[in-house]
Amino acid sequence: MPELPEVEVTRLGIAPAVTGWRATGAVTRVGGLRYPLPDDLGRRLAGQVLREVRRRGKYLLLHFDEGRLLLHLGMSGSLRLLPAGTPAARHDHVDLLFGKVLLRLTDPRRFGSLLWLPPEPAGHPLLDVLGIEPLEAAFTGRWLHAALRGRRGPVKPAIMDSHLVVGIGNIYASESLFRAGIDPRRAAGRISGQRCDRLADAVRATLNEAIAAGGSSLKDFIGSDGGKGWFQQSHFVYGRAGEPCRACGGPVRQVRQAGRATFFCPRCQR
DNA sequence: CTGGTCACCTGGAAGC
DNA sequence: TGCTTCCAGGTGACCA
Repeated sequence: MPELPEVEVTRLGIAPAVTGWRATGAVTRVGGLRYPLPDDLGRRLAGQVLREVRRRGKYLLLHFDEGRLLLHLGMSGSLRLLPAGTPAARHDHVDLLFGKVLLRLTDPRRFGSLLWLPPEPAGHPLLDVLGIEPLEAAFTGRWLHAALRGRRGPVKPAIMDSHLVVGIGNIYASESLFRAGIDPRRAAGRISGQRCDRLADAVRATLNEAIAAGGSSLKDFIGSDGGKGWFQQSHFVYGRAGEPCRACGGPVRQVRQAGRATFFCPRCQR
C-alpha cells in the first residue's frame, strides 16, 4: 500500500493512540520479513514507553526509551491498531502489545522490514543513504534542478530514486509528472530550472493531497480496515492506459521504465 | 557514478 | 472449472 502518503497517514493514525503508552510485549508469527526479525522482540520492548512515532521517507520510526523500531511496509504491508486479543489472520506477522491495544503488522508479500536500532543519534545504513524529504522546505525546484544535473536517464526513475528524494513511489511519480506537464521519458538532466520548479510543486501538491485524502479516513485505523479508502482514489494517469486523459481527452499511454509501469499523456506531457 | 535487471513473496486477474 | 501466466504500491544487490 505504501508510498509516502500512506506511510504518513499510518503514522498520523497510530501516533495519537499509542504515543506515551508502555509496551507490554510483542508476538511474532514469522521468522523474518525482508530481514530476520529482532531477537526476543517482546522481551526487549516490554516496559518501554513509546515516546514518538516519526517518519523518514517510507520508513516509520517508533522511538522507545532504549531504542527505535525501524519499520517499512514494503509493497503490501499495513499497520493497524486493534483491541488486545483480536485473533490473528494469515499474514498477520507481528503484534506490538500495549496492554489494551496492539499494533498489528500485516504483510502478505513480506517485502517489509522491522529492525531494532539504538537510540539517536546512532545512524543505520538503511537510513543514512536516504535523500531529501519532498515535503520539507529544502525540497525546491532549484534543489531538484541541481540534483538532476548530469543525469542522462529518464526523469521518472530519477525522481523515484530514494537516494535523491524519498517517498515518491510508482504511482505518484507518474501523477506528479502529469501535473507538471513533463514527459516521463525526458532525460532528467535536461529539464529546465523553471520546469523543475513546476515538478517540485507538483510532487508536493500530489503528496499533500494524497495525505489529506487518506487522512479523512483516519478513524479506520481503530477498527478492522486499515486505510481502505486510499487505493480507491482517482488518479490522473496511473492505471488508466487507453482511457481518456482528464485534461485533453486523448488516450493515456503506458510504457515500461526500469521495470515499472509508467503512465502519461503524450499530449499534455512534453 | 549511472542506470538497468533481478530477486524477494503472495495473491488476484486475465488468458486459454 | 482449472491451470498458466502476468502483474502489483519497494528496494537492495548485482552487473555493464
